[in-house]
Amino acid sequence: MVFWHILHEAIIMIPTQLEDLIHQALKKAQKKGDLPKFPIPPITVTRPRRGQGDYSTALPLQIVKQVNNALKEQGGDKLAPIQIAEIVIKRLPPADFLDRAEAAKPGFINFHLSPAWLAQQAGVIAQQGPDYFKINLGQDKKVQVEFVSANPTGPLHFGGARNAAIGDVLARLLENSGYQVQREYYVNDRGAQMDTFARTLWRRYQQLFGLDVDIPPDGYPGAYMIGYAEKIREAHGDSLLHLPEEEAIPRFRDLGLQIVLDELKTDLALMDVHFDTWFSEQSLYDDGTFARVFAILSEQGDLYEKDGAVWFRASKYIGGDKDEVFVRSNGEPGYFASDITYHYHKFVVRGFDWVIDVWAVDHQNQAKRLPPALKAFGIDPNRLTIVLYDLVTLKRGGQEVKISKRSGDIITLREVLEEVGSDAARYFLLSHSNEARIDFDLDLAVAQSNENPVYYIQYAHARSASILRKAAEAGFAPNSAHLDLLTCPEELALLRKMLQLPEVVAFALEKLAPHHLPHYALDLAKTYTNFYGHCRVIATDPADKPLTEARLMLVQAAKLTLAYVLGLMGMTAPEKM
RNA sequence: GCCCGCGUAGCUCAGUGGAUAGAGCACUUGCCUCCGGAGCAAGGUGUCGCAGGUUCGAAUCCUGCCGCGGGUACCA
Repeated sequence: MVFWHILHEAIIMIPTQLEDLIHQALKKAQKKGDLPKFPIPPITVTRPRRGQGDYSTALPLQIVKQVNNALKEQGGDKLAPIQIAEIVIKRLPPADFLDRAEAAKPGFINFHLSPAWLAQQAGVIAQQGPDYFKINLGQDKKVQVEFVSANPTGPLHFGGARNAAIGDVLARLLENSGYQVQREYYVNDRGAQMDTFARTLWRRYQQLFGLDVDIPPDGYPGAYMIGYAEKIREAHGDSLLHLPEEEAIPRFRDLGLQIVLDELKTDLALMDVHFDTWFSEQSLYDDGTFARVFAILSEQGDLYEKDGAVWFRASKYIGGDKDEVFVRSNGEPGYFASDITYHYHKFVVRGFDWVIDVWAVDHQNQAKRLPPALKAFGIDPNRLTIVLYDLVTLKRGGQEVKISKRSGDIITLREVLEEVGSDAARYFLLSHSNEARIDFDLDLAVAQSNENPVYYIQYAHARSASILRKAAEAGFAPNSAHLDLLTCPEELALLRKMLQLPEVVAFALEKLAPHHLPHYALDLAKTYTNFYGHCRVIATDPADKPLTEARLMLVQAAKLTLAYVLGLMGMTAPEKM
């Protein structure tokens, strides 16, 4: 199994393998005296923009100075970058996937994949299925992705959808790259907000029975609160009506919380987002974690009193520019205290190797102050990555629609998903870089037209399914025996594009930037459709059976590739549309 | 004020220090006896916000400026 992983990785991550080949070539050239001795720098192989081979490196340009400095010391003649390129190519060990390497001015090395090898990959992909694309970057490391984590005081509004999409796709990327992933929703179930929520709910409940009471002035005016109260009435009738306030508030807090959490679960399930854990903030105080954190900081002299509050000496740690209130003067721990305690729990109690928090950009200040604070516990701040994304503006026909209205009502995730569908919503939310603001136009997202690439991609998948069905009826089946017949440019272009998927996954993961997936998917669909347009798959002449079978294998491989990338984005891959 | 992000084609957006900066949409022109036309082929657009700097090489890195958004609480 271990061997298989190594072998497998070698097959798919071609740039990595090329980098290794170049490294070998450099060492050999040095040994043979073609090049002087100098420390070999990290080598990067990239995909050139166009027409310059499948992969390329600018290494000769990068090392020319070092090479010539070393030559000068030896009294040798200077080398031009392109000469270095030629030396490296001469010493390059052979590889089955490589057709040739060429030097290009002013000093690039361009690599061309072997067409015969490419054609065979159709069979390998079709046979291995999704495993073909799985890369083992994580080596079973335990990583937590914490996302959404909206306050449990009402339905999830549409702004949360972007968080859900980003977090979920990061989790999917990690899962498919050899990490052990836990998806967590942090439930802010304590503090003043929760109290206000409970008091509002209680009043709404009383109102249902005709009591003349108002919701608190700072309460939650949204109509959904009445819906929650009705649910409580259904379950408990009037039995809670005359509880004394000090009993009613905690009771309604618990009942309301349960209703909201159930609602969040069902709403998030509409976009196929599911959490492994719903972590209670209150539990940090109930199980003694907070007390422990307080004691540790206290012992270290990281806490001090000022103006009746307890402050955390953040300035003591590199990156912490000013001290933070830890326990407020009213005796309540502040948000920062909870946050530190929560992350202490993640790293020290639960032992995650890596934690990714997905936060909206309006939390940027916390994102800055939290990592340095981890050092107080000896936790390497690099084990925490906070992914910040910009906000979503909802529009309809170019006009902005407020997600949160003055009335307290909101545009919910559920409403939008019911209108545009999960696939279209996900695609659109994912297709922008995290740092970009999004204008989400409902009319545009819902339009089943050329303006919406979602359907184009899914259509490519459905069309593959259709071809395979139709071929089966005609008595054809995919077959690897004659893959060498796959030689036309459109076929090879499709194979090249499919081969790129693991590289895209690795890149998206490295940058924690899911938006590369939709762009790749569109590209793949386009390449596939181009193949479809140029290469008739199901032959009309029985003599063409071998080519038909080979192309069916390619179609099957393309279908798997499309399904895999759609799956990474949490989108469906329909057999029919 | 200070901190963070953004500014790329008419519009929406990609772009990893490399070669002639790319997609989709929109627009024009062809193509439906054809495996699914939600399609295909061809056509042309750019002071990469502005000005410097680093580099053999900058949309990309650095500095300053302009514009937009966000942050700068004993709120979360």
